[in-house]
Amino acid sequence: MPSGPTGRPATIYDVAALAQLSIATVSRVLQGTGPVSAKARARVDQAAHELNYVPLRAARSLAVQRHEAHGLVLPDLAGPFYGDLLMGYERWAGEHGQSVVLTVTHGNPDPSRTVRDLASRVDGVVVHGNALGLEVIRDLKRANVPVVVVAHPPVTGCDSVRTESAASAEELTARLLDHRRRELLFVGDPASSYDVSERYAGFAKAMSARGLSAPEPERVPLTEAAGTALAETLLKATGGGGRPEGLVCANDELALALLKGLRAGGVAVPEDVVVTGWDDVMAARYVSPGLTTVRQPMAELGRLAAQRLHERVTGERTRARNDVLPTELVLRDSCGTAPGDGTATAVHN
Amino acid sequence: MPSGPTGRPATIYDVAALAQLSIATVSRVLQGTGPVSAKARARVDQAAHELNYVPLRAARSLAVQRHEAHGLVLPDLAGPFYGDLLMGYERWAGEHGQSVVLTVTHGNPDPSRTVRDLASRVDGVVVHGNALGLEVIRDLKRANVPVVVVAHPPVTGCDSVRTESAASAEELTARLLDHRRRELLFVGDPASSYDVSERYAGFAKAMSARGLSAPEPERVPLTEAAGTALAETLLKATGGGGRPEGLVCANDELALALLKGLRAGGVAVPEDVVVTGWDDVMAARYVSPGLTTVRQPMAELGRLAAQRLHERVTGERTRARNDVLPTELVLRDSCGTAPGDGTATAVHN
DNA sequence: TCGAAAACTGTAAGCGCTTCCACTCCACCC
DNA sequence: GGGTGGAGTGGAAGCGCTTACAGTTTTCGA
Repeated sequence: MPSGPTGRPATIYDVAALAQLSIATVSRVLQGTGPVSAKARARVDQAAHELNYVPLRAARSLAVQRHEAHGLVLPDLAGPFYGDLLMGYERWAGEHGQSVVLTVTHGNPDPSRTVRDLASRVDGVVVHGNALGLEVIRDLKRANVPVVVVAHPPVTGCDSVRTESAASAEELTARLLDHRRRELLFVGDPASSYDVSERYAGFAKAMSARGLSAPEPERVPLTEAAGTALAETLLKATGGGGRPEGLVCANDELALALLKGLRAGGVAVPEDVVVTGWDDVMAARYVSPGLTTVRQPMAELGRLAAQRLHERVTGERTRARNDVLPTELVLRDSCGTAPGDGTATAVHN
Repeated sequence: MPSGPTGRPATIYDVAALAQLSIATVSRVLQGTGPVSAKARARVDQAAHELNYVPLRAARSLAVQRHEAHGLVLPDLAGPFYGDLLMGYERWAGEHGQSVVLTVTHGNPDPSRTVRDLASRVDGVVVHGNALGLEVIRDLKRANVPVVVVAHPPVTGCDSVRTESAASAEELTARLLDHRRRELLFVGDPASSYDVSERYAGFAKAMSARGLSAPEPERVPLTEAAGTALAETLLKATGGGGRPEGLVCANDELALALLKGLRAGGVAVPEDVVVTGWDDVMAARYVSPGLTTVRQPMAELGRLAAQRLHERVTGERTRARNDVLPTELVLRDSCGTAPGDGTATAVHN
């Protein structure tokens, strides 16, 4: 909302008056549409610059029936996770002239109002699976809002973008089993999100492929506090029978807290028990032993979501797409199977 | 942009037609302004619900000359730092009915176009000091856009919000000096941001308060890579003369990389050299020894910025305010001065 | 019972922009 | 020399909403 030095912002009428041309011509010059003489162009540019003029988006949006903006709905912003996603998203959007309007649900039980409001100021919405219930997403679709879901199982009529989970979890688990760890425990509640349920599925699959029955997961929230608490519990268990030989954690927060708690209690990692995480947060490479984990291409995920939404909005594609991005297994010492003493990685599609 | 099941979104005219009332009455009901009969209210609510109607923001913005949205300009989103800021911001904004439009500059050399565009769709802008040059900020002011700067020295006509830096840095440095560490090195380029320059200023002040001359800072970027490289260099220096006894780092990334690099090279921390960071990232409490650092209330910073901007936008305050939020010294073992073996903290205003 | 005030509702004028359409010039070609 | 067509321009109609203002009813006290 720029303006001359005094008072209210300059409008297209001010520019037209100063340039002694009609607003139609001013608009044509500024948008680069339609034929204009060089002289007119020069006069308009001069006047616009002089008045510090920038077209008001709301008026333009109203006229062209387009917002040139994307809505992004995230559950949270804690951890490097969502920040990277957002960054990749914003970057792509910015490069393609789309603004990004952000909404964080924070576990808000009824975000539908907020989301409706959001939808009325953007051309389409990207929703993270953990942010919104399916019914709200359906609501959006019903209202003809283009929707892309992230980290969520495919929804009819929506594009979806997510990272591979099950196969990486299976590979990771198989690796532990191959190194003679049998008693494995999956830590984290599969019901808490689609991603986690997939990770557990991969875990279970690896177990049953060995003829082992997959134990029930330890259904705890994906937080450091939960990890610390669980470490306490495990330490109290009698060393011989009760304690598992390996902990496959649903994220790094859990894994790190467990790692720390167990070691503080005199349990050796990876000798007595192996631990793995998910996400490859910064701390994973600073603890000792280094935490074996799975890296997800979050920025790329964001970038792709932005692109898919834009394709939808512009109508350049109508068939739904469901993309799955490869993850990368990051082997460090906490799993007791890292080759050599360095950090090794393996991409998994 | 909701709609009936078919075609384009419903407008206020559709609602009016269905409710058999004028659009004026519909507007009054939906905005809760002006007197309306209970019967009219019911009919409108019914019709609006039936048509899945939500007012188009662009049209409303145009009519009321207000966007009910804030612009937020950040330099980056890496690290927990900006994510927390954004989270605090979004939360406050959401609770007060303001949407948040985000722009990340990514070191873009000329973000002025993007920022002008942003300004034309919001009521005011919050700018992080590292994101934009002073001239762009002045441009915004000249265009009558309310501006709040974060982590930036006060600008005439703008509100500013930042965290205390100099005094905490001074206290931290003094603490090291009190524990007989004399040869201290400040790591990080004070020219890279206002915050860092303040931290160096505090460092230098503590030195000169002891009659010591403050050494030149080690002007490196605030990255892990720079920390790793510096560790190499320090390891090559002859143990006796060249190596400092303490490293006061401008952020945790630097400190962690140094800590790791030095220990890998056989230097004992904190015995041979003490190390401190800034930001209290998650990894700081997972390395051993734990990293002494300074915690900044990022979410609170965001919250306050949102509030200050809103006060400006609504005109409920016209005098500029410059807020400084207290930081918290987090003592862990890397500085060799932590009381006991736990983690201690001290708030600093 | 009448009149004035209060309660409600509708009409219409914008908000600032884009864009269709009509109109005026000219250059150009038969 | 009189069309013909394209380039350049302006008038004016919206886009969907809010809100003065005016009009219509209802309420209620005297």
